[in-house]
Amino acid sequence: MSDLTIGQLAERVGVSVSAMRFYEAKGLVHPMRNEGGQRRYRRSDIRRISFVLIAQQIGLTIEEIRGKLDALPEGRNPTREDWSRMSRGFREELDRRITTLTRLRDNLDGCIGCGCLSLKSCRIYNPGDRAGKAGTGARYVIGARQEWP
Amino acid sequence: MSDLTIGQLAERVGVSVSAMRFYEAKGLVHPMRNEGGQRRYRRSDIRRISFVLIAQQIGLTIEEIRGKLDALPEGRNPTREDWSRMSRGFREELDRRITTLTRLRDNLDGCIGCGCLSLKSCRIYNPGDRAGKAGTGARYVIGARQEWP
DNA sequence: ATAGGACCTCAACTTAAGTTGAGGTCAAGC
DNA sequence: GCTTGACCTCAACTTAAGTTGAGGTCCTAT
Repeated sequence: MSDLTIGQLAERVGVSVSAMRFYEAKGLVHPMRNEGGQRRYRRSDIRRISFVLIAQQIGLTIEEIRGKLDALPEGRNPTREDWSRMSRGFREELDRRITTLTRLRDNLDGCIGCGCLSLKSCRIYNPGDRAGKAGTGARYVIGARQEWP
Repeated sequence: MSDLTIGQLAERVGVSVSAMRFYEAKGLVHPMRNEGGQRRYRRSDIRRISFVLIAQQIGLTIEEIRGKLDALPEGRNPTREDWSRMSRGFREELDRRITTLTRLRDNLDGCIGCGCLSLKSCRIYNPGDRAGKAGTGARYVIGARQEWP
């Protein structure tokens, strides 16, 4: 009634067994081993993996998620408050992403009428993550001063 | 005043030259060649690449974008109406993605108070693309009937 | 005590969307 | 006419997030 095998945990959270091993290799979870060398997970790891999956949906990389999980207390099982604190950050991130998409949609809306994808009124500045990812200064999706062919 | 070199186009739309060659390899654009074998792009390709970049932000893969572009007329330059028709589909896709994220945020909101990430009130059914991607039946991020450790 | 399903490791493969580099050609200004 | 920067091809590399397979061990029900 206490520890879980890798198959039981995988089934429980809805991921593959190989993904569970992968998450361990990435430092997201640290199961014990039994005498035979097989992994044994605590029940609190269900919550831990759930956190990983939610964070992934929100768009965090595994590296970033590991960073957040590393802030959990070492000695004791994480408490309700520990998880709550970490989840709060998600709201902000989600809001950011929703805002970005909404802005993109509205900009696009203003453009659909003319079909130009390029007029002044359709310009989208530094949209989404593209400029950030590239890290090479401001980018723009749609050029200014562009005429029809 | 008519055709563009690869460098001019790349600069104009804000991507790298190597990305432009990559887009050609993927069938997203079909430049002519001059006598010396160098690529020469039409001005309408600025719009074409802009479309690609917007579609990418919305979350389409290059393969999907190629499918959309292949629906453009072969013989003539695409018209305002051609682009407009294709852009309209984006609105729907964006709405879908915004709705998904909003639902995720609201579900998470209901959960932050308790910090559980697992109670009945926090369950998120078949969230985002994960179940669809895996294609292995309904998935759930957070298990039901789960107690504190 | 044994069959077979669940588990183990480790290496290699996958996909998407490009980037990087080597080795060579083209074009434009002086 | 030469130099230099932009361009060419082709192959190999990159990163993220896993999956797949080979070859072997463990555990549990009969």
